[in-house]
Amino acid sequence: MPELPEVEVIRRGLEPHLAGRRIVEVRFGGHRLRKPVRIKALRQWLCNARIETVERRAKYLLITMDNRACLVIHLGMTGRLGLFPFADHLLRHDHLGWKLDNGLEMRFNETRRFGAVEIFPPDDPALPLFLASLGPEPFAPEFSAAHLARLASGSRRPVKNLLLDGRVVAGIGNIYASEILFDAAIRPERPAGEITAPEWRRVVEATRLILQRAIAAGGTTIRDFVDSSGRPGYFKLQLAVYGRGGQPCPRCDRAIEKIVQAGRATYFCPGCQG
DNA sequence: CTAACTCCCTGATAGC
DNA sequence: TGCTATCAGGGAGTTA
Repeated sequence: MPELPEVEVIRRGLEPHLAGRRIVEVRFGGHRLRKPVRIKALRQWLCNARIETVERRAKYLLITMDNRACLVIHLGMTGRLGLFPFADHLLRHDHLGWKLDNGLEMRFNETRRFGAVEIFPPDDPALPLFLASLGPEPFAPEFSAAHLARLASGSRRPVKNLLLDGRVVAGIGNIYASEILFDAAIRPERPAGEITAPEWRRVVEATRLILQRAIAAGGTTIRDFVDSSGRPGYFKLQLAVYGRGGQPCPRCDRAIEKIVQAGRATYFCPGCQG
């Protein structure tokens, strides 16, 4: 579900409520997520520590404590994070809760359990190692046409699959990959190695434009996504091609096509994306 | 090495 | 209505 814009919307919603607060208790429902939850370590490093920053890297939320421990949360496909009065009853698929010193509790709800919750102890060298393994942020200067051209050089891989590779660029998922290539007017099956420099420049511009607009609209809700206050995002109204197979292209009226690439749906306009 | 395939899990929806 | 098959926005591990 959540790609970069959705995680950023969640981050912005949580930050003012979390920064400066102390975690007083960590509740755990017992189900494993993508990996087993290390509840003992979570309690050890989070209980009685104060939250200093709430950041995002790729599709991960990074919550850093005053003891320099770092809580890392990934929302998977159906993950939700929100704040609730501690006394409110728990919902189905609420897996973890972090009770704060103001009576509210941040809760992680994840239907499909593809998400992850990890704790990095203070100064754990595994954290910078993990962060370094991720591709550049789309809004960082390192994400450039030259960067893309270098990683794509000699590759026969379809350009859409390249954009989905988190080592190439962070945070682009299946919805925005289709939207970005539509905006850049590039056919998704094109071999990445054959994309020209001007086309890569369009990809960089389109990536930033689409993600920026999506954040401003509160993210894209197809089915599950809600922000930290439980509200859906409205970027679905601005999607040009994703989920619109057979419907007319908003730019040229030709029927939008749906294909499958590496096991995932891709949408594009055969007219605009020559 | 690259890149596609498979699987983790639940729930919504389509089709019979 | 009720069953089964298919699909879903992520990512890691496996396979070719």
